[in-house]
Amino acid sequence: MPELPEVETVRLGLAPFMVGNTIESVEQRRADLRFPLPANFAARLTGRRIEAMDRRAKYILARLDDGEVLVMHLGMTGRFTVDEANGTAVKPGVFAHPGTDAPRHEHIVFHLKDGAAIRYADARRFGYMALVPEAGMADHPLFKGLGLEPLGDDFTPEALASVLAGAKTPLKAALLDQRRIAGLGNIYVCEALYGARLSPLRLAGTIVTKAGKPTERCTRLADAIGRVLTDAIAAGGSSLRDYAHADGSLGRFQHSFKVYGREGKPCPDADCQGVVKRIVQSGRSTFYCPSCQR
DNA sequence: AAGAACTCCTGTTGGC
DNA sequence: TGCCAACAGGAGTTCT
Repeated sequence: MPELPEVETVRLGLAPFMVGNTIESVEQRRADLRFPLPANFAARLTGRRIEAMDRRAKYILARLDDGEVLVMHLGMTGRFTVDEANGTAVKPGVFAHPGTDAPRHEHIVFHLKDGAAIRYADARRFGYMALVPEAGMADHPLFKGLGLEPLGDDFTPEALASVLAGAKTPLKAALLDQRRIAGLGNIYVCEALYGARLSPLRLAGTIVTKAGKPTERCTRLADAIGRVLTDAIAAGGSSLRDYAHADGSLGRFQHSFKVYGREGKPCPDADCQGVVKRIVQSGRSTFYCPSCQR
């Protein structure tokens, strides 16, 4: 569900409530999400002050005062909501955890010292949380192989060229590969490729010179990636089915999609007579305009 | 060893 | 209306 712009929006929504606050207690309603939760999860968080909230790729990072980092990934359907009054914001009739009035898919609640509650719900449970020592975080398995941070200062056409050089996989698959560039997902890959007018089927290595330098296409792609992510964050991300901000409001960027979910619609480029097409690449839908994306 | 397929899980949607 | 297959903002694991 959430790609970089949605994760960043969630981070921005959570930070004012969490930074500087202390975790008073943790309700953990199951032992695992996608993976087992850390041993003694609740106990290790209790009493910890949150020093900062950061993001790396699609991970939200809560830096704790004991040198550990609470790492949170939303998977496809993970959702945080802030409950300022710490009441039970439960819709009637939707219960799951026996003996409680907790919503069916609400798995973890962080109760903060000032009375707010941070609630994590995740229907498909593809999300996960981990506790990682800040010192060795770069070498941790979750982060070691992560690729370029597309909004980082070091994300340049040259850097993009370096991670695409020699790749014989289609651009679509290469850009979804978090080991090359970390943070894009299905929507923003489609939108960035449209922005750069590059075909998702084009082999990734073909936009890099033999010397490993960026071609003009590669420069266009780097620009398009930065632009679409920045614009999407400014719009509060994209809300399709599950995603909402921490305060419950919705993103707006879905109204700006050029190709995603627009199969059969005319290409938005006034100079192009093409029609948006949907194909399947490595099991995922790809939307693009075959006439102007080459 | 790169690249594609399969897998986890639940909810929603669209076609017959 | 009802049933069921297809599909969904992800990504680790397993195959070829």
